[in-house]
Amino acid sequence: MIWQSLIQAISEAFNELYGQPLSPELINIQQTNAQFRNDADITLMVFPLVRISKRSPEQTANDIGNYLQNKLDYVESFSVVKGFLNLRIAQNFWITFLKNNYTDTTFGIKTPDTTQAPFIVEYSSPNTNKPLHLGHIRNNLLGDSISKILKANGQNVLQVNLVNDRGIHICKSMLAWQKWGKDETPETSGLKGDKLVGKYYVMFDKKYKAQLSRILRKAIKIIYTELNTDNFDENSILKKLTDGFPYTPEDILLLTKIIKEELVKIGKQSATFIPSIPYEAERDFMEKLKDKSKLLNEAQEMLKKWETGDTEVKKLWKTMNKWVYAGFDVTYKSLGIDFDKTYYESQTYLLGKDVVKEGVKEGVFYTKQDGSVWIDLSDEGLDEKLLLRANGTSVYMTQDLGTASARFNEFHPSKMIYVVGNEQNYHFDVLKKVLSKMHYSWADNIRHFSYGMVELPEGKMKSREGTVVDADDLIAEVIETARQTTMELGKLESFDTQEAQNLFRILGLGGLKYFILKVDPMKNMMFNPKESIDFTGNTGPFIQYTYARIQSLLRKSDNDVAKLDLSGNIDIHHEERELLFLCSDFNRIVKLAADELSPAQIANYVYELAKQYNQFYQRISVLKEENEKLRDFRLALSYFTAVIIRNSMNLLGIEVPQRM
RNA sequence: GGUCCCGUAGCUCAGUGGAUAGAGCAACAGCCUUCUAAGCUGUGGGCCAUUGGUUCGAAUCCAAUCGGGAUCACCA
Repeated sequence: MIWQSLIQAISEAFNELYGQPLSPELINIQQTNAQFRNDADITLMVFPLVRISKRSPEQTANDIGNYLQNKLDYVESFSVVKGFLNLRIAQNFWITFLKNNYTDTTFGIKTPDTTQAPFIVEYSSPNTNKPLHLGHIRNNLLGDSISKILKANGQNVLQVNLVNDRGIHICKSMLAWQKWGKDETPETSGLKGDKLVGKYYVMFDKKYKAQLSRILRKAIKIIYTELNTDNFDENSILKKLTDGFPYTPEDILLLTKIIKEELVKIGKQSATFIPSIPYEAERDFMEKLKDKSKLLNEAQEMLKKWETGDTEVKKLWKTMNKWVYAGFDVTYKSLGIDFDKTYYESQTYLLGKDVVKEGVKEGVFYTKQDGSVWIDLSDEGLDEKLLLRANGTSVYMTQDLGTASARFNEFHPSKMIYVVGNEQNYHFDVLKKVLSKMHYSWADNIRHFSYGMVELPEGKMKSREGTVVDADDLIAEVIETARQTTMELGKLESFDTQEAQNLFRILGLGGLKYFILKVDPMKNMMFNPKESIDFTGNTGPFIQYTYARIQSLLRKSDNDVAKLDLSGNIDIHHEERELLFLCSDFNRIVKLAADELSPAQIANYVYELAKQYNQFYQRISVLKEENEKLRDFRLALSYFTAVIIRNSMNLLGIEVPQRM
């Protein structure tokens, strides 16, 4: 609020002093650097203005400084250092600011205007074949937090989830369960539903890989045996491998070459030995066998049956998905995440076909001879992209075109924000280009909120290598860490069991959420499960601690916070002035976080605020102050700081404890 | 190879045209008979990947180079 008023005054100053209007973009004001902060609060950069004032930087700064000091009662004094005009704001301004705002418990938070067109924020978007993991946690926290930030800016927000409940992956789980599940259920196994289904997905993958590996090793063995015969020639290998093996002659010759190279490396071996080949080559040759896998064929058969509505398959599908949803609900609940609406791909996956048909009719798309539909985006710097398979079934893009169109028709949103990892940047580029080529006016309203990957010390998370950090495990772990740390500090005397349990949950989750949200969403981040959840320094619990500390202070004072006396003249300390400056900046930060879709802005701000409060708390006593006006002022300042800490943390989806 | 993102202290990260580049962790040294020490204070630690350009001014903008990652499927 002080910013706007200053910008306007500076603009007026220019008009009056130099007879020149000044466009607001040229006015660059910011908080004064720490080294000059004892004498000033706000600094105006005059360098960009000298071209218009036609005076030296020093002269211009002095002119404007004088003008502002005379004109604005809250500009107490000014000083000029080189081309910087440093303004000192009257302490009465700060006291009045506190007086006017400290009882506003929703300070900085607007109420959503539900009459206006909504922002749709889609996030989470899990597959139903696997439990949620650390990557989903970042997604969920970002989606939840930006929804809250947008709401705090008055936006009408609709939070939606799009569950991928159909496709080959869930059929793999279903097939494995049918074959080897022995009617196991969450109840009989004691496993959480999503974990149970995930178990069978992994089992499928193992058996499938083993099957392919067996075929490949058989081929390798035959080649190896041939290589060991005295009069080996390539034709005899080809003859032996043409029947019953899916490899082309080129493949076989390549494989023979690779084996020869390996044999040169390791030397001659016994006759029963079967050589192994490099990992990449093994993967490639197994990939070529894909069509020969009975298991995969069966899974594909199952998918076809699903699509034709086979009752038995549908029944199993419903049962297993139900288990998964029950599992997801537990995870969402413990994370504190929810949605206004959940879409299921099984209900939306056909929607895109009409959009594609329309595009074909309008000549934006074209049909190839085999019947598949494509769009050519080479003039946009992208490739040709498939929109509908030759057999008429949808691909991912088809579905996204359909759901986007359906959502637009249902809600007429002013924006559709997709919280999806940056690995899908290309997909969303294509989606937007396709829609704009079809002249949908709302194509520009689509925003891919692209965020970076979560990396582990060992590298990327890979389910194949078992390096995935499970969401439930992680949540349990951070709560347990919170319990241990709290016990070690011996702070639980006055807590009953349930209160203590709730505190551990608040602290553990606060630590986890803050750790993830404080990082710029766009960047990849490093997550070390053992070291990441700290309780000191720039962490969630540190900020929570500051809040609890203030609550303790307020409990001990006998004053009614609504009736503090903030009239009259008092002298305030440097620490108090700094704190008030930060408080007054909260509105700007909330808006900035929404403009940039960045919870990290809130996180970094609230950390600064908590740190500043602790400096104040450490140096200046509140309850022991004998001057009642000073005491009231400090109580009000403490109370107000706590409100802003709570409001900030809530924007991150983090709770704050009354005691800790 | 094309496109996109990233490179800042030993580690994890802020800062994205403005003054002498900041935090936390880790290390070391202090501060609890005093409102919660999960805190506060101090010390050390940097060719902001490299080179060139734009600018009164560049970690920040542009170009190239070097490193790291993602993506370019009739997968989702």
